[in-house]
Amino acid sequence: MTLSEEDYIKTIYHLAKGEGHSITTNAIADQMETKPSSVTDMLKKLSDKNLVNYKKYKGVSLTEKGAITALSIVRKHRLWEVFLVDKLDFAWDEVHEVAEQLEHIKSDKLIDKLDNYLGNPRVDPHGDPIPTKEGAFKKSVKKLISELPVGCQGVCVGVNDSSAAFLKFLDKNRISLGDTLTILEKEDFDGSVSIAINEKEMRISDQIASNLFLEVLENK
Amino acid sequence: MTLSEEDYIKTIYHLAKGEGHSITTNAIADQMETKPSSVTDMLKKLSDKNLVNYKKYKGVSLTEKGAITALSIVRKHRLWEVFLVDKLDFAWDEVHEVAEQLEHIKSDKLIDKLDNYLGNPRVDPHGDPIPTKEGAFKKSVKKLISELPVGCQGVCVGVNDSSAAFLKFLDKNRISLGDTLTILEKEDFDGSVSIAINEKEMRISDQIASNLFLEVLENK
DNA sequence: ACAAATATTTAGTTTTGTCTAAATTTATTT
DNA sequence: AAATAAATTTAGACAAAACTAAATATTTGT
Ligand SMILES: [Mn+2]
Ligand SMILES: [Mn+2]
Ligand SMILES: [Mn+2]
Ligand SMILES: [Mn+2]
Repeated sequence: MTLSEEDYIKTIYHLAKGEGHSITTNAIADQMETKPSSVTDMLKKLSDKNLVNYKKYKGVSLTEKGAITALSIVRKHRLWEVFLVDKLDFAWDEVHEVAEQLEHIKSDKLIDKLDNYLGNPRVDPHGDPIPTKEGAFKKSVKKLISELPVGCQGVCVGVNDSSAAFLKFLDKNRISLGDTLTILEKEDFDGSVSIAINEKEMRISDQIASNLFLEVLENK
Repeated sequence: MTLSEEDYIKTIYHLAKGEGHSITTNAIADQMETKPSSVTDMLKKLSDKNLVNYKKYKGVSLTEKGAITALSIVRKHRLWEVFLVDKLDFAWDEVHEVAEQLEHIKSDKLIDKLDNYLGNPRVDPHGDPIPTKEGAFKKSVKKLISELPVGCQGVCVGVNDSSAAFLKFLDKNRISLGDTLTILEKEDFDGSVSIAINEKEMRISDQIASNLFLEVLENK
């Protein structure tokens, strides 16, 4: 597998949110900041290698083999992120670019030993679960703030958009993973949400609410 | 710089043993297990980028810029080797292939933090010196056993040939970096050398003697 | 149902890095 | 000083991964 093939497989996996449903050519192109025609070329190649199910004009999904591959790359990406934050003292909003490179290093032995060295972590610095070597996954019950009703209380466990801009915003507003958050009110007009966090009340935009994951404790 | 360009620069650096003298096209091709014509193509490109001095048919050497680049790659390679051995518990003869990949990860911040995390080591697991960020180099006074006279005593600090085969041979014969070794006798006929190491005497072939570096303590 | 808009694929190029085969230059013999 | 051998370069081809522009398929709006 080339680096580029791996990035495509991972992107398809993420766009399908781990489920097997069909993804469009343009969605992949948008996500990877490339052209749809380039995506088509690659989908043919991945299909020849039995990594994806691809039917012209009908979208694409991962095969069993493709899903296993995706999980192994995700595993490596997230383990390296833990290494960068826990051992090298990177901030959680600085690790993505480097992990994007490190995830492509080829050595089973390396990743086994790294996993062990880090104490077999179950989640990465963004609260996302780390698949086991066998591809097993702690199915997390997390949901976006925008998807939850008023009254819900939960723990911030992850982000949807992990762009540096968004992560910086969270830092600036003293929102960290592990913080407990309560949804106080929702505004239909603009989708903004009023929340309680760290003993304070604040209002966040729909853009924020639809990019911050909560592990729900109570949901009535 | 592409991964391939980096590997060429590093190979030229190693073939010149850190000195600036001229290297032949075939020597590079042999070392990299590629064809001379491919080397010629790459030398033209590196010359266009001012990384090497190249004159048709006359060999190639690194420019100042090329040497700085080479040292930065060597630095990364050796720091990663220390990480693999010290932190992840790799054996010293298992690290090369992985370090060959890791040396190409692009992030100044990463390598600074890694250096710091490892305690700013001065040598890698093979006893080779690690250049500083500024490209400075503790010029080591090490020499091959084959180059030293009878009576010399020194510490094993490195290998010339770091092939897995050679490293395995050393392990099997209980020769490790850090061991003190004395040269007892040299046989003109076949270049074999009689040595004392770890309270034992043994005879090593010229092939071994010309691939094991000693940091000389006494040289009379 | 049909026209217009949108999504996707195809065709033809480009860049990078490799290769083989042929041509050329340099080195070594006789 | 030729003749031969070895080293090196050139020419032409190919695969991977990207692009632009054009063609085709699908979806949407009326
Ligand atoms: Mn990547
Ligand atoms: Mn992450
Ligand atoms: Mn390398
Ligand atoms: Mn080394």
